[in-house]
Amino acid sequence: MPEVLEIESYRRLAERVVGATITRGWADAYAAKKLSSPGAWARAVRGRTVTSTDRRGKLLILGTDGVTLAMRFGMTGVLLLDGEAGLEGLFYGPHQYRSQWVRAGLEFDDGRSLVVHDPRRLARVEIDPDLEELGVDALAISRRAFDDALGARGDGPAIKARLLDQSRIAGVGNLLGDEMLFRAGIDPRTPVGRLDAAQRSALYRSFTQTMRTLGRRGGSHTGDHMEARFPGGLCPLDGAAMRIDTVGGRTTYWCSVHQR
DNA sequence: AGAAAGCCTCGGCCGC
DNA sequence: TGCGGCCGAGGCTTTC
Repeated sequence: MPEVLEIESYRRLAERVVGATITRGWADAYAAKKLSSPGAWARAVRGRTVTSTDRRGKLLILGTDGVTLAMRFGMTGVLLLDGEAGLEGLFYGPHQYRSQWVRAGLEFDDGRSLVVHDPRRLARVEIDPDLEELGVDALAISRRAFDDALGARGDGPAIKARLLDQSRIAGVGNLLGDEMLFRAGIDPRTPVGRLDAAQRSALYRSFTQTMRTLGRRGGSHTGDHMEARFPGGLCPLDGAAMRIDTVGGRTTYWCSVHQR
């Protein structure tokens, strides 16, 4: 659920623990699934001092005086610092806090704690993450990098699928993807290679505009197309019926008239 | 009951 | 025919 805009707000929250030293860390078996063993997180973090924060797409990165720590939040993960959410409230999944949904965390020498709250158990912690697998960050993508990321040999996959491909551009999730295509007036099923020059330009513009505007509004869920995101919804721009189908493996909403 | 704002794996297909 | 890469489908997991 959380997409690049949300993870960026988590990063800003995490920025507050820079300088603090970790006294204890823990992660349950699911959160530690990408690690060599469930106990690896606790062993790796103890005694480390957080020196910086960073982010690549939806991956939150904590630099330390030793290993690099990272967190990903799946569909319902929220970062909490002493119970304070990285966003205004627990917007994702069930909008409430339950201690049994805290899956991993770090405790610091000053008494504070940074935890991952995740009902659906799809969040993960990582140690020395491999950034090679991730494409250019969605919040800092140039027109040139955008064109490179889209690529265009032959038809290629549906543009929506390509936008969601984290190895090309890191950070775009289902809602941001639908919103930028909505704004650009492009059918999400269009093969990348079939986009003409004007469409690629329009998409790059709507990409950056979507990041800026939704970032200012408060997150991925504040897009213009959101109000029509239900069966029977009508396009807020022209009143036409919205279509719903699976594109790029995800439930996709688009306007039957202005997205072509 | 079915879908969900993420990601990983698997298997089929295509082209060299 | 063999192989690698690309791409879509399905699974994970729990909740509402």
